[in-house]
Amino acid sequence: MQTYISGIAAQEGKSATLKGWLYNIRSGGKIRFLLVRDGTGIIQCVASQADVGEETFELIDTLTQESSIEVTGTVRADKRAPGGYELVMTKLELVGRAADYPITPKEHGTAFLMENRHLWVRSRRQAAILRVRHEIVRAIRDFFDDRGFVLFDTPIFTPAACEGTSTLFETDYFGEKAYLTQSGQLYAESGAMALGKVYCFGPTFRAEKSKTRRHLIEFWMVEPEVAYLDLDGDMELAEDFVFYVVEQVLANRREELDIIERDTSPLEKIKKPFPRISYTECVDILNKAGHPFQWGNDLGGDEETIVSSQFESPVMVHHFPAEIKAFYMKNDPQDERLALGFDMLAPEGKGEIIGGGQREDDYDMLVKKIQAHNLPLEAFDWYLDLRKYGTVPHAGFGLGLERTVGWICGLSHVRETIPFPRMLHRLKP
RNA sequence: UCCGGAGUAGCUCAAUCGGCAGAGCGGGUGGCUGUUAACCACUAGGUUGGGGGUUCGAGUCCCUCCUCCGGAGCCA
Repeated sequence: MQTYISGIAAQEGKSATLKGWLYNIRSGGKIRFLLVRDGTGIIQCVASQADVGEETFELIDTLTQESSIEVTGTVRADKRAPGGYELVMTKLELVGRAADYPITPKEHGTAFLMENRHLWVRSRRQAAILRVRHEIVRAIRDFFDDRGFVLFDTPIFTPAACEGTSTLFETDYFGEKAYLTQSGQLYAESGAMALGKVYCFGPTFRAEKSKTRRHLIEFWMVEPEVAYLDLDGDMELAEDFVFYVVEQVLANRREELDIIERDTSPLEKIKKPFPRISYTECVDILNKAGHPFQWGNDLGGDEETIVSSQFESPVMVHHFPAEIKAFYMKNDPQDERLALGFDMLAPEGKGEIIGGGQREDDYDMLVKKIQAHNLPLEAFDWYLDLRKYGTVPHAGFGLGLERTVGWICGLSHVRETIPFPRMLHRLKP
């Protein structure tokens, strides 16, 4: 029977068999200390020649880093062991010998580690980050599922741009041009008209030659869309949602945050309601902070950092100038220059994690906007149908998973937040 | 695409003014019964990113190309 290291404390004083890999080894004259990992944790296994016999003892000395092994022994609490428990070995079985594992227990550069990403994920820190990612994904699903949202999967292959601005990956679809999706939102809107409250959660693709710590070519986005919801309701949903995700990670992944050495106090300070400031107020804040900024420009990375650093909770900036926002966003009936959209900026200068808002629900207005953005009307005939057959006010938003993981884990770069990041000039492994 | 930085042993990095290419880790061999990225001794390991040029002599200076890193724009 196999025991997992995560549950080793319950086996104290008893016999256990661990199946894993050799993380590191240290030796004394007739004693060996094997650090064994099994994916759930790391434990020190102690072998003395007297306990395991000469043959096994010699086998231990031939083991290389990351060789796969099965070890049997007695679990014992010992202060000298990292983690507080160790396995006093009686038996060892070599499953697969590893040859010259490239990632040594020493410092490496990120370029080298990215080349070896398929092996880097075995390291303690990377594994912890990926566990937090999983927790965030679970919290996202639970949040929407518990509130009666229906998962509405949207297509990866699309016939045209969702937003004219970004560059798309073009593929050959049996002789026809098709593009990899950059958002499931337009399709999710159709879902909201059918099922009321929906969300889509999948990969999206942006062929922009972005080369910063916040960008990936392929990233995951969750996009809820709700019928009969306005901008205020949308922001409330986003606030409840992000708060829940942070709460769940703090409740369930303390150990991993500890391994990553994340200072959790900024996360613990987050409370509802999140600050809401209009774009126009935002311009004032920037100018008062000594950062000249003109009304009408879009917020860049520096601006986001200045604004978000004024608050402990994520801040929602709303009512942007309509000109700098996408065609599908509804204009403010009080002031046509403004769009009923919002961005949520994460604290600690981590930038935009959510973009969303109320959608244009008037048929004629939408036609005008599509034309104004120089987009082909015929590609959006089905989207316009949603306004033709029982249109309603509706809203939604998109949350970038990797940026959220990066913020919650306190990472400076999104490349460590996904098992195999696709970046400019990196398609392998 | 633009701006800046970097390519030297498997990895992380040194190499003075242009003058014999080195260290730590990792590998190998040996030693040590409580190690904590263990330690000690010995040992193997190089087309200095590619190409061209200057020079008696180039890792070092010049030209060019390639790769990677950081940032900008764009965005979640």
